[in-house]
This record gives sequence, C-alpha cells and structure tokens, in this order.
Amino acid sequence: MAVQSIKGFKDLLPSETERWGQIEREARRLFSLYGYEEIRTPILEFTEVFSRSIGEVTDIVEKEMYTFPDRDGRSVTMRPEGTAGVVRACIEHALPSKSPAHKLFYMGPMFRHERPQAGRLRQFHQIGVEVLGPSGPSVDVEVIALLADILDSLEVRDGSLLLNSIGCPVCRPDYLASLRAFLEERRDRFCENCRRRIAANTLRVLDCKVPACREATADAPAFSQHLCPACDAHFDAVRRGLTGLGIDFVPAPRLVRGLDYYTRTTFEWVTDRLGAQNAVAAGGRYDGLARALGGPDLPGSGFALGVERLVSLCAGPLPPPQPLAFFALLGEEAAGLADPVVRRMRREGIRVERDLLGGSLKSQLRRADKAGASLVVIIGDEEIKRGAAVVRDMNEKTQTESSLSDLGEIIARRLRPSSSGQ
RNA sequence: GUGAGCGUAGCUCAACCGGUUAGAGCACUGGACUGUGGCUCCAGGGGUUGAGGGUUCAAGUCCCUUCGCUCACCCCA
Repeated sequence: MAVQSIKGFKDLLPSETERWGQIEREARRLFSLYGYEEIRTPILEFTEVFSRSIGEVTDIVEKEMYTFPDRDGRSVTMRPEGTAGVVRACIEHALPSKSPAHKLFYMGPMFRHERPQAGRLRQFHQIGVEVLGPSGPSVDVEVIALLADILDSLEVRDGSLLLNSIGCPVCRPDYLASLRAFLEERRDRFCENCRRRIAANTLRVLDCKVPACREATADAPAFSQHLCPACDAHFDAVRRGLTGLGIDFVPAPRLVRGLDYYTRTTFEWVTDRLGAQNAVAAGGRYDGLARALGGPDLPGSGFALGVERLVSLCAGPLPPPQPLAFFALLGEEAAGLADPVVRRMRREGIRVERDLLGGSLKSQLRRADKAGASLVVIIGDEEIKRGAAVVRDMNEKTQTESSLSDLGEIIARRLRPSSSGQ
C-alpha cells in the first residue's frame, strides 16, 4: 500500500483551506482592532514547560503528550496547548519588566496522542489569546467579548457561553475540603471513575456524564457559595461586565477546567452540533501559571479556540474570489506572445490564469469555465496573423477583438468596471 | 488505553441464499460541434473488492489474522 499520513494527522486540501483562510483573516482583523499582537513560540518545548504548568496528574501530561528524548538526551514535548509556551516566552524575555500588560494572540498546531474521533485529532489547530499582567475582571470580559466577536463575524451564533468561577488559592482549599467531604459521604453512589476522582481530581466529579453521578451531586456545594470576598467580587464584576455588553451567558457551577493552572473565571463556548466534543473554545484566568514555571507573579487570562471544530460550524458564505481572466493559447507562438502580457497583468494585480495543459480550444474553454473565468483571451494562428487577440465574455457570450498591445488595459478595465479608484 | 461499526473505481454507493466477465451515478478524457465553455446525447479510460490466510466445485459475500477508517467511552480545543 502507498504511504499514508499518520493516524489523527490530516491533510487540508484546497477545498478546505479557503475556509481556514477566512477564519484566520477574521481573527487577525479583530485581534488588531482589540490591540492584540501576534506571538509565535516553538512547537517543541522542554517537557517541564508542560508538566509543570498543565499539572502532573492530568490526562494530557500523563498519557497524551508526544514526548521523546532529543538527540542530546533531554526530554522534549510537542506542545499539547498554547498557553504554557506563551507564558514561558514572556518570562524568558522578561516581558513583564518591559510593560505591565501584554495582549498576545497565536495560531497554530497542537499535538495530543488521543484516539481520534469527531472533533478530535492528534494534530489540531488552535487560535488563542493571552493577556498577561493585568488581573482585573475587565480583562476577562474583554477576552470573552473578543471571542464572541470572532464567532459572530463568522456567523457562528447558535451555541452558548458557560461561565463559572473556580476560586483562587485562598478559597479553593476550603471549598475542595467541603466538596470532598460531601462526595465522600455518598461515595458508593458514584461510578468507579468518580470514586477515584474524589481524591485525585475532586472538581471533575461535578462534571461527570454518568446520570447516577449527576444525581448524587445535584445538591453538592457550589463554588459560587464558597468564594472568598475577592473572588466573589471579581466574578460578580465579570458577570456585570458581560451583561453590560449584551453578551449572554449561562452560569455553569459544574464547569471546571481540566488544567491545573486556572483560577477564578472559567468559561467555555459550547454547541450541540459537534457530536461528543461540544467545546469550540474555552478559557479562563490562570494567575498561578507563571509562578509554576519558575517566573514572577504574572496574572493571565485567555482562551483557545479549536479551529477544526469552528470550521465544522461555519456555514456562512466565503468571500468571492477576485474576477479571473483566462488565456487560452493555441500553439507555441501564441504562448510566446501571451506570456509577457500575462506576467505584466499579474504584476498589476489582476488575477490571470494561463492554460498549461494545451489541447483543443474546446477543452481550454472548459477549463476556463471551471476555473470561474469571467473573461477568456483566445490567441491562435488567425489572431497572430492580425497581431490581435479575441476577448470572450463568458457570462455574456460575446467576443471582441483587440490588439495585443491594448490587451492588458482592456482586460483590467473590464474586470474592474466600477472600482477604478483602487 | 477500552468498546462498537465499517472497508468494492478519484468520490458516493449497488451486486439476492456464496454462483460464472464486479456495476451505476458523479468526476475525468474524447466525440457529436475539424478554433468556442455550461445543457443534452454517445463513447472511452479507470478495480490486487484494504492486506494475508482458511472453508468451498465456486468467496466482494462465510471464518481467522492484520492494517486502516469512523463513532463512542475517557479526556478535551
């Protein structure tokens, strides 16, 4: 059998890359409007960057990372998410000392060795933002508004924003203790997984899908009732901020995050149109991350958006391509005459295709039609004798003849009938 | 990592209870129209039926192994 791509690694063919391009352009446009700057960090990092930030006991670190010894023996890992590398870079380049606030975005591939399924790949792509420095609630609100605007600009509107607060190092221990006590009391009502989680990943029990577990936790203590005054005020301000912007959200007391570094605000944009993987974007505040990486206190807030998942939700129209002129050429001599014209037109910003396959005029016209050409320039022996070219309008089915020297200007004028101001 | 389903042409799918030369639509190429696209009609190229083994007079079809894909669990973007 011929060689194939690796399981969970997908090719993006031209039929799909247009949508990707649209998404990336829209995102970049909004990032620029919001004042976010791009950062590009390496795909490969020392393993500690992830194990120390994401959390040693998470699934990602325990069994999903592409980790291997580099040739010099040091353990390296292909990034499973974007935040850790961005924060590492900020610490390494002492960004906090250069400016008290950094608003960054990134886009690119992430890698997790999971079993592929709908909406889940081993190489997948995220677009994300990180705001490093400011710790106030308005940062969380801005980040969520930015996410909402990206989705809105792509006409992805049916879905909901889940919002929660998971406290901070001040209030979380108390809450965890009372939650754990609550769970322990009804330990025998939980699935095997959850029994293990009670000690290992207490918050996760709240998020279990097993109905019996859901029932057992129906009246579990909610974090929102146990927040310390500072976290409570922060959460309240985020909610008021979102309401003020007209951004709907649903309080989700069970929404927890799998990654250790989250504090306070946590949110997720979910839809029911994606199969089992319902999260399109997720994020929150991670005030403890920079310290975990050995850096200074550096509050952060951001989100990551799954591009593949977003693509499958996008049904809106793609931007129409620039009008196209197509050269149908019969014979070597015609090609020799046409090529300089074609090149000149391209350098002037006109979209021009030149037939490369040859064959009958009929087959070249067929290709021109399929390529979506609005004008076709035909040059054959008869035209060469007259030093001319036939210009066929594919929509009107009309033809005119013009001299080779005027060709460029005539095509340019006809392809941009009204927007000559450009 | 666990479980289930599915692998037939480039794509989407047929092929009865196992039966003789594996078909169709779309796509592609050519012709009708010798230099004029889309529509129509005609023709043509394309297959190790995922791979390997077994049962049988006979396997796309049944059995085993293996590879791949898909979906779900888990987890997450």
